[in-house]
Amino acid sequence: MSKRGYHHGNLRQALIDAALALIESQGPQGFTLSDAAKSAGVTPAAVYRHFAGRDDLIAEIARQGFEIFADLMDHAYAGGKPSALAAFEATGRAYLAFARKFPGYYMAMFESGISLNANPDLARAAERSRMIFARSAEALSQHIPEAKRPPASMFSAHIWAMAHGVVELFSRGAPGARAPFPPEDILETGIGIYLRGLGLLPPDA
Amino acid sequence: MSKRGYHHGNLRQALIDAALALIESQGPQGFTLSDAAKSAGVTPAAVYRHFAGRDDLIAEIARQGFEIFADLMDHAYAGGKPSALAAFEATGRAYLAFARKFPGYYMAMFESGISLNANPDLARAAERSRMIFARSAEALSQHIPEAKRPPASMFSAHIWAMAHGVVELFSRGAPGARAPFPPEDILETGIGIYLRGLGLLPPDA
DNA sequence: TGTACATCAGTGAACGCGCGTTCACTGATGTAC
DNA sequence: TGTACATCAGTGAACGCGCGTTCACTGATGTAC
Repeated sequence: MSKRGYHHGNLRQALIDAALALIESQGPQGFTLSDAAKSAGVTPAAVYRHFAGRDDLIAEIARQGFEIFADLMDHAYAGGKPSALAAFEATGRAYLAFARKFPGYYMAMFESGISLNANPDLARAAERSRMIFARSAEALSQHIPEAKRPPASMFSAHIWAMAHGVVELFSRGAPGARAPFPPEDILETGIGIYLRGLGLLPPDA
Repeated sequence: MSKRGYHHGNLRQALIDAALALIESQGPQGFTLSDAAKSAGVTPAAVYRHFAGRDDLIAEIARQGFEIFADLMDHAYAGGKPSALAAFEATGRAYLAFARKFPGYYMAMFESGISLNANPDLARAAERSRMIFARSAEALSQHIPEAKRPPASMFSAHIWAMAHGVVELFSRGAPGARAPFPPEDILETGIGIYLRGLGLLPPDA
């Protein structure tokens, strides 16, 4: 991030990092191109050497976010070891860990109002995250007696929804501000109860 | 809404309605005071006869939203009849129905970035919604064997999170855009599985 | 019933601001000879 | 090793725009006598 005089060296990533910090502290709407440029030690016009404009910068941030997100969940999933159940729960925890550790990315991805089809790279990265999450749900759903097995996509939709809801409502300044419990606990117990409802956890856990 | 010449008649509510329509179509960020004024057939300055400013207008919209939201859930709850379970499920459905029917209100309440403590009236209305939701969860949780009963606030946090997550992810243009199922179904089955996990529904339903 | 007057909702012009974006430019870098 | 030159990342000034907000005002309304 050290300036090397006239030429910056790695302005592209420096702008992304600056924007990320701004989004974290001001929300995705409070973020401005000019601020990001200034905080990277550069003129607003310089941004246009690296991005088509404001939206393109946000899209690139979201794309990076989805890549990290996918990597994190993939790593947590660990190929389904030691069991589909453990791997699934780890994936869920990874979801929340990501939202916590990288709030700027999370906001760019889910709260910036950007279209996930803004550009093909972003769409691809988002799709990859979705696939990794779905795969984890699918592997687990194999353990449900076929008769009472919901479609895997329904299954993953439930968990994604609960995870996202927990982040939005209890990991932020929003309604549940004075959250009754740590978000991690809310999500963990919520998923636990849900899995019990599917017969994937013993009823008396 | 008909103009009566110089004096509008009920500009205050007309502004709210106009803002609501704008928020619905452009999102809570795309909404501007000037547009709302124009679409109510009035000069931007006129807004200041009725609201302290832009944020105050949004706060009032959110407040009205929470009142309607609370009323709707309260009505669906119907005093816990015919059973705590049925009443609870009705409350959950009312949540989604509200988000669907009044997207402008929902956005003002949960996506505008406004603080729920912006003013006391808003805080009170939001708190009322929370209470009604919590009460419904609490009544139901009485039916859970005490040993495996989670705190009622945890319980309602789970359901609120899932409902909110479903709205944000599957009722909008966001990630799950091409939602695999109608949001209503996702929420309904999700809550069903969750309640089964609590032993509130028979395991083979 | 008619007139005088206080009230106050809305006007219209103006403001300062900061935004995203453009443009012709300049100075640093690295490569060819 | 030194010089000439092409490349291109960043500058700085300017733009048009629309925003939220303010201000002195005006014209409609309703009430007192």
